[in-house]
Amino acid sequence: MALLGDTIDNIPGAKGIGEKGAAELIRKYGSVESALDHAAEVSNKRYREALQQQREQVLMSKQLATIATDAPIDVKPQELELRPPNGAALAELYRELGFNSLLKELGSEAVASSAPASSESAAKADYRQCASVAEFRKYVTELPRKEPLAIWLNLETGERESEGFGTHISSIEVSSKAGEGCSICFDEKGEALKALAPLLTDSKRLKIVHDPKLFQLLTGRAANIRYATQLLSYLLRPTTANHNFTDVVMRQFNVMLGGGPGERADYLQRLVPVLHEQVSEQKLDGVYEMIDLPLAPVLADIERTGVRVDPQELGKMSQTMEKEIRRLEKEIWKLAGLEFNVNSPTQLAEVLFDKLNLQPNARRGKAKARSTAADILEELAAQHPLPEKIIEYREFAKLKSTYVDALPKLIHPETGRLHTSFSQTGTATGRLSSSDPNLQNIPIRSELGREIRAAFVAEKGKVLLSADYSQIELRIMAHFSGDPVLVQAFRNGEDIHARTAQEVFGVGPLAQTAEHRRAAKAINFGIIYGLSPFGLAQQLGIDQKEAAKFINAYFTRYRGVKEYLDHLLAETRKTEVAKTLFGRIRPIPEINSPQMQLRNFAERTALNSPLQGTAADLIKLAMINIDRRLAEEKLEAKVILQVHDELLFEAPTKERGKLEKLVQQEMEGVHKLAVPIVVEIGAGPNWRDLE
DNA sequence: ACTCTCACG
DNA sequence: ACGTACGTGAGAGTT
Repeated sequence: MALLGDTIDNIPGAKGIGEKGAAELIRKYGSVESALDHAAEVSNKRYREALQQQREQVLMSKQLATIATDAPIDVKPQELELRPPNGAALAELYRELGFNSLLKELGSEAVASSAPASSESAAKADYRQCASVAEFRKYVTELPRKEPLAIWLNLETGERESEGFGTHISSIEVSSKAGEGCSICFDEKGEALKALAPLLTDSKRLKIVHDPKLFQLLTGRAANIRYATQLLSYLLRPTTANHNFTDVVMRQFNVMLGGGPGERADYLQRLVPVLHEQVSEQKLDGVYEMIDLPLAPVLADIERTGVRVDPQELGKMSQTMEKEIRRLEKEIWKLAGLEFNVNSPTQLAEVLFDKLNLQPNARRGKAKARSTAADILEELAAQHPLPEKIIEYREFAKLKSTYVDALPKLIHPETGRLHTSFSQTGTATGRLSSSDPNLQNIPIRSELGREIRAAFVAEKGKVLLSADYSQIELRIMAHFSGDPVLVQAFRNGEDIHARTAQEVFGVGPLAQTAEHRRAAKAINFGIIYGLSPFGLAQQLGIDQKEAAKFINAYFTRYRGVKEYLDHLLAETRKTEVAKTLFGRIRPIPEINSPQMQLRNFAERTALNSPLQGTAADLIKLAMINIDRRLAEEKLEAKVILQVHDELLFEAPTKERGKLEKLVQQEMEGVHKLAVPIVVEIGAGPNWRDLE
């Protein structure tokens, strides 16, 4: 509720009433708890909100009371001496609490000595180490054909920090039955992998792996990988950061893997029924089978292909930027009256706030009192010429260090191209992420930044083609809410921000100013992010009260959206889970937290996740379909990047027309919504000059 | 290892 | 009175 613009603070004159009213109710019902029980019957939202706040305060004061009590202490100082921990007991506690990282830190000795079921089941396991490739080949060919085959690839532990493209296999483990496992050390010629090859390409034999994308990168396209424990784990717990095999095993079985021959392959077998059961229970089968699993080999191909960047172009930029940075640095030193490290926020804060005594406008929280972030510097710019120079310096410094200088170093020596790594299990919403290097945050918003895009080029005889979804998240909002105004606007192909301006400010397209449209655009962004008066006010540089008025006006015109959001919040409070159109979930237990801050955060998350997550599902589906179509039509064109709502292709110039049609068809037709899905396409020699 | 800042959708 | 727009990854400085 607080999100929708009717918090106590934003209702004129309600602030005092709310608190008093709450106190009154508490007196009437005897305690905060019972007053809250009756709160459901209280029609006035202000009272409900105020009661909730009272409850938080009571909880807090209870905690404080415990700390501040002048209680007798019945321990002797000697007992408080630091002693080495009881490893086994600690391991048990960590396990119980799910502190997996701490458990690992503890080391395997203590863990093993306390291991409950694990020692038992480990004793049952039948592991063997093959001494020769011949023995391995024999073992593998004698495995039962009908059983899914679990395969684990151990990697060479080289200096390369990222696995994937260009890494090598050191040993292979296989298992066709839980409790069994066989391992073979990899020879340099790759004989062991060759022994496995017939099974890999045999589509009748199901495979179990942990990381399917990595598996494809290392082995080529294996057929019929049916179970990928990493993906199953992610679908169940997308908010967990780690889906390493060891961590997944630990979470499921409370077992710390020792790494015996064949143990990992064995545990792949053990994990599958357990994880799959949970996935079915949560109705995640569809997303798994239709989206995440088939996407993995597509991503492997994209990573393997890579993208061409022109290192000489970047080299030239680096030189000119270096000069510019030195020039700005001198200028900054002169304005400051001393030489200091402009990159250091600490030193910069001293210069701005102590030496020059500049005053930020608004009062901010204590933690950020001395922030030197760009929006603060913009405020300070009215008082002194220095802040503006800092902003300029920062832009050059950022672009140079993060892109211009960093990217050429990551060009692969053999392919001459840049190979990013996509994480399919890294985000809470279902989006992908990109790293080493991150190619999903290549600059575009500033003129200088766009120059960097010009260095992303097509090979000779080829073009780059970019296709991006237009307003995809707002369209999904229109679909979910069915709001007649929003739906109609999209069906008519209107300028959506202009339409919002018309609805909220009552000004027709002709009477609109740039300011109207800008504000309307910010409101639409806010809708996607989980609207709050604070956020909108901050974005537009206006009063919170003013922002609250805009929000009220928006919800008056877009009743359907308001009703949908209210309904969604109520539903999420019950289930504590956010869901996408295709059933991907994100647990949000904090939505029922007694802490307002956590709760508000959770509410915004609950509103945003279905939109962001559904958009992610849609583009993933489109990628899978496009990959298939490109193969079917025997086109040479390849996907080389995904940037959340954009796909970048590289294709022979003569394929351009065909590709454009194919891509538009697949992306727009990926799934039928209540409103049209629109894709905008451009092509050209580099990533900057398209269309 | 953490914080701050800033690049993207 | 407080502190927040949603989701990411990386470089530089600080601890």
